[in-house]
Amino acid sequence: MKWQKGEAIWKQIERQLLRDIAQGIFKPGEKLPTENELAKRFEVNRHTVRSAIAALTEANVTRVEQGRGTFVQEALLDYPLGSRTRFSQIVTGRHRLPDKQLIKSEVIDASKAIAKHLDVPIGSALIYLESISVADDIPLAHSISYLPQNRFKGIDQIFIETKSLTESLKSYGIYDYTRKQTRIIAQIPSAKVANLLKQAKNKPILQTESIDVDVVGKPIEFGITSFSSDRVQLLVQGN
Amino acid sequence: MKWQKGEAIWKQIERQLLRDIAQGIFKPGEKLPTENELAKRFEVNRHTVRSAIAALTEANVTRVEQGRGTFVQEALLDYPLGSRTRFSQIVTGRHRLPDKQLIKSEVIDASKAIAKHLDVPIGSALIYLESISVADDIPLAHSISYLPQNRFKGIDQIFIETKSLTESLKSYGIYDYTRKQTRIIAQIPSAKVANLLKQAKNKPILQTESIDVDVVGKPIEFGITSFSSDRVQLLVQGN
DNA sequence: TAGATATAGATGTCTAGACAAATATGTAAT
DNA sequence: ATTACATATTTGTCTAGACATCTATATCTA
Repeated sequence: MKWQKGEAIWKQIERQLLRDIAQGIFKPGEKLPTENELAKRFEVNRHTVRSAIAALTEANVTRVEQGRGTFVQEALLDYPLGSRTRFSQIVTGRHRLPDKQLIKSEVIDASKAIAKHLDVPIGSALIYLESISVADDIPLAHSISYLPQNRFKGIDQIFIETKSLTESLKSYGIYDYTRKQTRIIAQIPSAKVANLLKQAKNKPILQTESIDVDVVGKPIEFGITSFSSDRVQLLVQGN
Repeated sequence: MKWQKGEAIWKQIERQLLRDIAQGIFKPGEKLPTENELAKRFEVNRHTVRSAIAALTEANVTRVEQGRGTFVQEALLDYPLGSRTRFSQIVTGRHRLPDKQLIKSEVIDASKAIAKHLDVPIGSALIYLESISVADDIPLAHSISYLPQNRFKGIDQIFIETKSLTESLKSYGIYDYTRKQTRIIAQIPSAKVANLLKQAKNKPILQTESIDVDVVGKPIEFGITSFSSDRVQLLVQGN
């Protein structure tokens, strides 16, 4: 390798590695050569290679796991945020196998904030659903849903069977619903969520708060979903 | 400084600097001590300090300028993307002095794409307005607007006086208009735009394409706006 | 006074080496 | 076959030093 003057060597190495990845010499999910191997190959110090890899990792092209190696990052799943986005459709459309696993379900009392979102009295009974969305066995999102208990009693059992909120709601006569609003924030995940998403604890998650309403505009679900920022990016579809 | 075991020293330095910035010991825009000074103060190697600063810069807390020093990054201006966002209101609401400078205005023929956006015949006359939005003498955005010439003849002169598209449109009987849609992409700026925005050429800009419509839904403006990603972040206000 | 030039000061890059921490793997014991 | 342990591999952190590059400032020159 001959280095061009006027540009840092680590940048040239970064570009070379990027080329190799783009050309499929290193494929998504595959392991790159070790830092020492690359250093020897490029005839530079290991730290110089590390600079290049740090830049690629910053750009989400690669992913580094201590003790294991550096891997080519799989493409992010685009998650459009429309009024009718459905998890299973998005994932299936990308030719991945969707799955949704219920972690916990219980009945709780509505807090003030959630009661307001769902337009129900404070303290009224709510169904609490906690689940993990998975595509090809890779966890993509952690969701918490609140639904009014008086309207959707027993939905947790149906959810376990259908593994889909959209499907479950059909049992209650709701064949269509839309998303009223979505708030998006970036957060450091709790230890629990990081664990469930199998994501690094120091990397942020994308957290959305959403309210789904039925055809007459009555709220049916308040949801908090945490997306792995390693694997998902959100698309806003116009406003 | 006593270092905690189990956490990298550079991370502890990062947190300490962040605390200092949060407490106003280092204020936005101010220069931090030099790397060597910080290294001496924390009793570590200069490279260790650099790691901390790199992390802060990555998080947009600081900004490094070679040969000058490290500075506390000024807060980004939140730019909400709603159907009725108006530049001057946003900026004034943040207690900054807004200004809009017209760079160029001419009459051009509608290209196919723009004609479609504005719902006018291909080749019909359009007014082309190019301007820079400034707050407190800091350039925030570069805008190109296309308006149908038959409806808004001479708007460029009015724009120069009022320095506001919203105001200018009032002369044409348009007292209200809304944004129909916004597409957002991230791009590397052209040399010209980078220069106008006084932004680094290798840093991306946020580019929006928007269509404004009047109360009856007729398109009145197609606009392409490039925001400096150093100074602006876009907020999506729900969908 | 204006402009060119030298100098000092600041960050950027590269090398070299030593350990630490996490992971993977092979081996021995059960 | 499984577990436990030791060992090797791989990335992470820290130190040390040398230059390069860019910027600001002082100084000299016309």
